[in-house]
Amino acid sequence: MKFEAITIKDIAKALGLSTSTVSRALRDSYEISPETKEKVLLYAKENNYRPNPIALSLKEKRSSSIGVLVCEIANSFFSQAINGIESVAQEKGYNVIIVQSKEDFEKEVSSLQYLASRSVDGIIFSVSAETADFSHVQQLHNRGMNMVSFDRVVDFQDIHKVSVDNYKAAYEATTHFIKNGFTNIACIANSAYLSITKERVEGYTAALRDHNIKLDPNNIYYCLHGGLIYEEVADIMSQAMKAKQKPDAVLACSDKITTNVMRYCQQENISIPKQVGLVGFSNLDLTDLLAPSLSVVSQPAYEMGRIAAELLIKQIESKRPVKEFEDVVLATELHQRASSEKKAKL
Amino acid sequence: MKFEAITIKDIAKALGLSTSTVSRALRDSYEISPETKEKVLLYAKENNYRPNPIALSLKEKRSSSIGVLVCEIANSFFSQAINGIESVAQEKGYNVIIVQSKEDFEKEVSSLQYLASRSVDGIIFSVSAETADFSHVQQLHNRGMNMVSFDRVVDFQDIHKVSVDNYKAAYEATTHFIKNGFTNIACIANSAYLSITKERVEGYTAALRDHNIKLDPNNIYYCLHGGLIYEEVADIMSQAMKAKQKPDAVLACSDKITTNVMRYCQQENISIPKQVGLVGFSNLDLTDLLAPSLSVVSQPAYEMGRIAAELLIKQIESKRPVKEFEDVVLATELHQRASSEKKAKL
DNA sequence: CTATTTTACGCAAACGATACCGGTATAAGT
DNA sequence: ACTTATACCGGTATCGTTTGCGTAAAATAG
Repeated sequence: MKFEAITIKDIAKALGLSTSTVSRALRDSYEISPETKEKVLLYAKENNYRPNPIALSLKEKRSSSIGVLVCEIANSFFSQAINGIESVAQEKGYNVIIVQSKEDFEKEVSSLQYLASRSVDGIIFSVSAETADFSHVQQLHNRGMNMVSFDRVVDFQDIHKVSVDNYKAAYEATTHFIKNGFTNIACIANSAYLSITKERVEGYTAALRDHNIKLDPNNIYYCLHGGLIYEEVADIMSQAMKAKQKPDAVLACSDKITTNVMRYCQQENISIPKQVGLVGFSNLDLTDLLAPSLSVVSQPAYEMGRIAAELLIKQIESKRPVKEFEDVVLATELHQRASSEKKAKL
Repeated sequence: MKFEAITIKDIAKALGLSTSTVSRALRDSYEISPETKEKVLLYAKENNYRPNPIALSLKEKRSSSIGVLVCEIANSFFSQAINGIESVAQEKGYNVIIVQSKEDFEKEVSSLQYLASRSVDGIIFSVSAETADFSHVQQLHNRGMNMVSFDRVVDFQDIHKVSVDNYKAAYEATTHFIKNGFTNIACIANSAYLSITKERVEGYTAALRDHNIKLDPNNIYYCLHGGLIYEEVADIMSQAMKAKQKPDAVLACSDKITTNVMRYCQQENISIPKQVGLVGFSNLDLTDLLAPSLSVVSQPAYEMGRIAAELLIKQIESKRPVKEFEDVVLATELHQRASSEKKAKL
């Protein structure tokens, strides 16, 4: 079954005019007499005429839609970011097509291909945890696709980027641990390929160094699948808790890792923060209601989405090729709660 | 800036063929010689040719895309449902355009208009909390748009519906309360307009009746905005807690209401389940980690999304108008946890 | 009253892909 | 030698909309 809408031809036929006259009347052209305009406008309104966006897209070579690639929609950070993107898109008359990579490189490549072949006018993307090589992105970008790299940014320069200060975020979280008496802090990071991972691990490392705590390389763990799978995190935790120098705190570097660490501790009866302190990156809005209430680093996801969408649309609507690329870096917020409370001094 | 893709004309020009020959070669028509085919296919591959879906859409009068209208993406139930929809859409070669109503009737109407004008082949929708009148949906449906009503279903018959057994869900949750010794159970429901609200309130009422507990109509509260705003829930809770017959339990009938009730209780130092027991509808995957661990009614959101998408695509691809409409009703799950634990017998 | 301008509209091409309707060339059959 | 078949390919309309160009009729100028 098909949904048949009224076209300009139908109006033309009904009123005994040509399609060009109708088109011009609808666009309020000066070459059309007021009476004709009125007739056309009335008929169009009565019959609920809407210009066919597909025909327009074909002609204008633009679709008024933007693609968004994220690893997963069902993730508080990304769903909030999408909210931000959507709000700007709506304002500017674009629609949003969302695709998910599920942290899978192959799916990311095909999803981007898909978006490009769907003639989106631009793409906002956050790469998957498996993505080590950005050539597929670079190629698309070189071929003229408008793109904004977002959250997990790419390593090349000539592209708009929107992210947070991950270094500082991890530095502050780690420092917070140290100030609260934790000394053997493990860092469970996302995939080692990701920009955010590198920056967060660097921030963590720097904080230890600046407080004269020797870094134990074995205390840094990576999740190739971004913690999407529970077992990935559980394995790391059980390995960590078996180590000679058991960590007394964990810095969890992604939403999923954070909740999976909590789940693991609950299942293994590991008390937070008594046995291990926990600070996690998370954008959930009920981390304060968890047991224990969770110390988190939260990101301005909605704002990031808005900025990314604004940059992209500006680029799309720019007359000449954009040569100056922005690298927007926003601040995170550290919420100190029970899960990282001060250790009793020994 | 525009992203210019290679077209069939470019190939034709480059190889000295006509567009029709190229088109047929690409579609592996028998009328084209193997050598020509090979030449065309090679050139197409080398130059990364993709058929322009917009041109195809214009010709075929279909866009291979489906629209999804939900009240909010950043909601565990809906994001899981979207996951389900997306997985089916991907399999069948459709893309998904998501729009949000934010529980606002006006935004719902304009969003549906928008989807229709974007020439989607079909729409899966869940109405907003403010929607009392379905005529906008009915109109679109009558005009031939393929539609599946989902979760919060409409009240007319000739349309596919996918929902859960809300009556039973509320009945079981209420019975669970009663068996655990709660006697004065408040029900904080979504907007009174919604199908899910009516069904859940009926289930709640029936459970009370069947256990010989007199229903106090003042114990039923409605959230016109679906609990999206914290104050809406907080006001209801403070009103309830001031009542002569303070409730000893709360059945929270939506994701947002549930978390907002918890937040209220935390802020007002109301102990759960000592002072009030709580069972909430929720699809969050960490309700077991909350303080206290939360008893929830969870819905098979992913499965609902898959079924809705399958029904819709089947309808889209059906040769003749569909006359038989399905009304799929799935079961919910009640997870009994600490927030509704047995009251000490008096 | 003729010449020129203005008004108000129609025609047709274009966007990319498809498919019907042809056409030509070679080969086979009578 | 003529028809017929077959293989292979091109021309063109079509989808809905916009837009440059052309032009009749009406209005204005001279």
